[in-house]
Amino acid sequence: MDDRTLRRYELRAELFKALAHPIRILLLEKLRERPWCVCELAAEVGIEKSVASKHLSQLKSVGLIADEKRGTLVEYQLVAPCVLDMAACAEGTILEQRRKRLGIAAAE
Amino acid sequence: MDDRTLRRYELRAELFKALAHPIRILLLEKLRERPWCVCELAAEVGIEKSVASKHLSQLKSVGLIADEKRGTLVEYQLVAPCVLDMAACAEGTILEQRRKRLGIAAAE
DNA sequence: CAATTGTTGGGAAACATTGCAACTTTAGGG
DNA sequence: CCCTAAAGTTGCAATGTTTCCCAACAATTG
Repeated sequence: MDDRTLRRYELRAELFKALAHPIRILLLEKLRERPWCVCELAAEVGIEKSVASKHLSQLKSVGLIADEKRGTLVEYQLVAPCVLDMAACAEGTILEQRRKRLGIAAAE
Repeated sequence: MDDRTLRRYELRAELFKALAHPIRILLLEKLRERPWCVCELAAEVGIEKSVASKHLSQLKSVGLIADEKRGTLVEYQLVAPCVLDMAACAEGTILEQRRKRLGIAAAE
């Protein structure tokens, strides 16, 4: 196993880690509609703004969203909408597998 | 936020969590080639077989792989190859964003 | 200056990862 | 049949990481 390959898998894992929390997926879905500032998102999702800020910072650190300061606000916007298709695909995959397993279990 | 939507996001997050470790991505890549048993994979990746077993169990629990007993061996096989395209897409996304940010940084 | 918006840090609780040891199951030799 | 070896899984303890809340801080507006 060469180091370059390992590094690539670490990179992929980092992005999946950023997506591995329901709140972060919800935040991304909101950002698909339009840009939002932190306090709007925190209120919408029902969490502390410090928590929202940290989740958004994680998403930003892997390059999925970008921020822009406007006075005292920080507006976040979606940069890589393709990941949301990935998220929908993830749901499809997991549901399909679940159905298959149930089907097999029923058939046995 | 209705509960059903939240549940869907939790489901997606679960699948991403299963993908959020470089060793698990590597295991999936190996399983794309052909079915492998646990001890082969452990040797190939260079980890304890108990660790390999646990990682594989996680991947199985979200329905990405399936197992089949053959004597004393347990052979794992890939069930949802589409997630590997997702993994490659993840890498593409993150690299593209990184390039963009570097480009902007250089231009400023 | 006061109010609003975000970010950052500490501490606690929950969760994830690893290595080791114990255990189960199967195959095969005597 | 009994014993041993090999393959996997599971439990435990140690360590590291995530997540949350709260409080403190920085920055901007009016």
